[in-house]
Amino acid sequence: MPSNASPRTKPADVRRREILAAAEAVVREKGVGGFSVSDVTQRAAIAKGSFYLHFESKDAVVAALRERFVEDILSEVATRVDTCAPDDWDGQLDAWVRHGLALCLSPRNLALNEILFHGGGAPGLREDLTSHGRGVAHLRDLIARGATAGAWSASDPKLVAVFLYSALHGVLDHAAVSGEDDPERLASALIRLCRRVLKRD
Amino acid sequence: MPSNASPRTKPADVRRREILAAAEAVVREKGVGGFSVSDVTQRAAIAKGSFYLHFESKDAVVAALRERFVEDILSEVATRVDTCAPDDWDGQLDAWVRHGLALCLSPRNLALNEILFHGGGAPGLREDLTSHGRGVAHLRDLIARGATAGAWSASDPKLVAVFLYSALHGVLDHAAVSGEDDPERLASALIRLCRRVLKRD
Amino acid sequence: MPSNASPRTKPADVRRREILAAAEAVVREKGVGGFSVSDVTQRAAIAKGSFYLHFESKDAVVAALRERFVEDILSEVATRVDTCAPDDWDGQLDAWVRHGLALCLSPRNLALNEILFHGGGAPGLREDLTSHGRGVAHLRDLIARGATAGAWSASDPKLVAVFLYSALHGVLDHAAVSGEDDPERLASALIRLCRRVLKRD
Amino acid sequence: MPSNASPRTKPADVRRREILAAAEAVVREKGVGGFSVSDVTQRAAIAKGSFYLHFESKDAVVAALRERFVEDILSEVATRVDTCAPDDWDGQLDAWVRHGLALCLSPRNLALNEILFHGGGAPGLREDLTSHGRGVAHLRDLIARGATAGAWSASDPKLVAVFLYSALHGVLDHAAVSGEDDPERLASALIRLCRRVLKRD
DNA sequence: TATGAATGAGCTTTCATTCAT
DNA sequence: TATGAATGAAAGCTCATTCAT
Repeated sequence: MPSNASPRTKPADVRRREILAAAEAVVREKGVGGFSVSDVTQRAAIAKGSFYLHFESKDAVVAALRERFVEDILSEVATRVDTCAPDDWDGQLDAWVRHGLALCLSPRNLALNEILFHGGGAPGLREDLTSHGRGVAHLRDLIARGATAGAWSASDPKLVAVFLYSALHGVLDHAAVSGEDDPERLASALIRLCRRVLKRD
Repeated sequence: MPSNASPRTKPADVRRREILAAAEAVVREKGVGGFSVSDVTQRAAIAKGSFYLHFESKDAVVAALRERFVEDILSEVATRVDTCAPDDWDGQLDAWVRHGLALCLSPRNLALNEILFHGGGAPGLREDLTSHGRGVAHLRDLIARGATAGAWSASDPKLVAVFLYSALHGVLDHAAVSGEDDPERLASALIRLCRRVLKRD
Repeated sequence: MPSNASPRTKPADVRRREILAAAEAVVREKGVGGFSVSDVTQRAAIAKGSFYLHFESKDAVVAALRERFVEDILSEVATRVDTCAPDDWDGQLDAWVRHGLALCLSPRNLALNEILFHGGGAPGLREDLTSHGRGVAHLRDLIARGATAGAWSASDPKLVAVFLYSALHGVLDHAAVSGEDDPERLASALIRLCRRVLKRD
Repeated sequence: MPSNASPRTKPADVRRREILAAAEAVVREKGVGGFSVSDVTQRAAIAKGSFYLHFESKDAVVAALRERFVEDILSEVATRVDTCAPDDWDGQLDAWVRHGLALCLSPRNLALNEILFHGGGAPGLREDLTSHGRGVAHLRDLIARGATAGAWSASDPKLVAVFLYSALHGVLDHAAVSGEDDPERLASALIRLCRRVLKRD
């Protein structure tokens, strides 16, 4: 008998991904602090207990969500940055900002910012920082290389990276809430501001 | 029986303030997401029901806390800024950053950053933005005036304000977590970065 | 308006007693290991949350039940024993056994033996022992006094007390299960056995 | 691919014994009320479903454990008793008590007493009694024979057996909890008490 | 203005059992 | 004989909110 209907049992990683997808959907609707495991299992069309076959706890699925979110965006950004010439520093910065912004403002990701920046969950601080940390570290490396190459002025690359990363995300949040209409214009303006911060004296 | 001790009934605004103080203490201990109305009423030495005489809900007291926090810091910052000469734009910016930073990093306020920046509470997003908004607006006005006076370059003062405000807070958060040891040095570095952003071309 | 219906709010100790009574009933039906807090609250006609206003946990109500059970029986037994002449040692032992047995075999208490002797709850061992301990200690004192007075032979009163107390309870359990028909006959037989154990050589 | 390692399928009785052994280990660690089927299957290195191929339910494996425990002890005790001369009644009683006690206090069995005497599991009462019953019956037979032979006084051998069996187990429990240091001394004292109960008038 | 007992929906998590393979 | 993903009822407990006094 060929598999009619959907098989009730699926490979672990498939189920895991489905749960993650369901969790993402639910978080988008109710926020990190406001969703329940029941919401997720209902959406994923599985039994409550099955959730715990794939995630250790409610917190664990949030952590996984965060990780995946950052990972996805960063790897895409990195790809874009790498298409620039290695010594085209402003081009790389431009790519970082423009594509990072575009990705975060995409319909799929827009609402998920809450996950990353408004942690909520009591014990989530460290992880939040970790996720943040990935993005900051990536930007810091770019800045440090550019500064070493003499293209930019940045006596403390880590500080500048935190500064810019936070600035970008703040603007992003603001744009998300106030319904930014022209991402292109916004990106250009931000790139200009970033360049100012890094401009050699 | 003569009424010994303090009278059980107090003016509404006194009680309100007491509850707010209790809430602040509790939030500092347990975080926005981790405190309960019971915690607050116990600390304020009132009955559970009395809480709802002064605040509509748990969320309402958090909102009030946020508002008061921003208000306190901003009014202090405004006072400091106003001691500068009206046309000493860099001095005013310097005062804004330096004293804002100092206030936020003070032992009393450090932990309360969580309230402002890690909303947690499910429906808190709007209020969070509102509180944010006050700080951003204040900074925006300063930038707009300086730009109009020709001291700074800022074609979109609102955007620049969001940008800088977010950057500062991001650095602040990072400093809070990583245990910044030298607030003075940090402030100086930040002021330098802010000036770069605003420097006339 | 005169209190029609029953007042929803009652003095704490009244409610506590009602919950205890409900718990007793439920335990009698389902056993210590098989009852749930929901069972109790349903029976007591209160909300689930109200239970936790009066007892810290499920275990706590079981402990209270145990304590009350032993207390009730022991105080009654002590009263009966005290009606004997202080030097009528066999009379006191007779009273201890006869009335203890009668009380435990009474319809009200019969099923509750399970609470005392088949602890079940994981962390209950110590408390179980404690409750046990009360009965054993009471018997031990009687034996020690009788031995000191030269009426009985008991070189290790504690050991003899544990021995007899366990024996009596074992017989009791057996009687409860096999549906003993003649408590009087049983008591007489047991008293004879106890006297043998204590008889001066 | 040649079948390396042990074959996955084993004779039913071998598997059953392995599961029983695993269950014993787990119960010793977590208690009757605190272990789960998962614990057992993990320990036995089988799948969860396989458990139900060999035991009807969780309760069934506990019952089997009880039965085996009593069986083991009793058969050992019976062996020891049978080494005495058939008319050496006090010797047989001595052997019964001494070896029963020694076996129960042995490191291997000490913790398993919980299974027999602190049922825990909701519907365990009947089975508990059954296991008890085996020991009591064994003792009853010995007593009845001794009484018939005129060596002891026991007008109701069943009652006396329950009495002594319970007494011994009560002392045993007490010893287990209070950390008895000298089993020999304890056994001697208990034998003395048992003899008193049975002594011809 | 103040009380605090009472509520009850809701939470996360566990686990004995089943069944398609 | 063996598997283990899936189930789903049920558990203990929390807590924002209400209301009769």
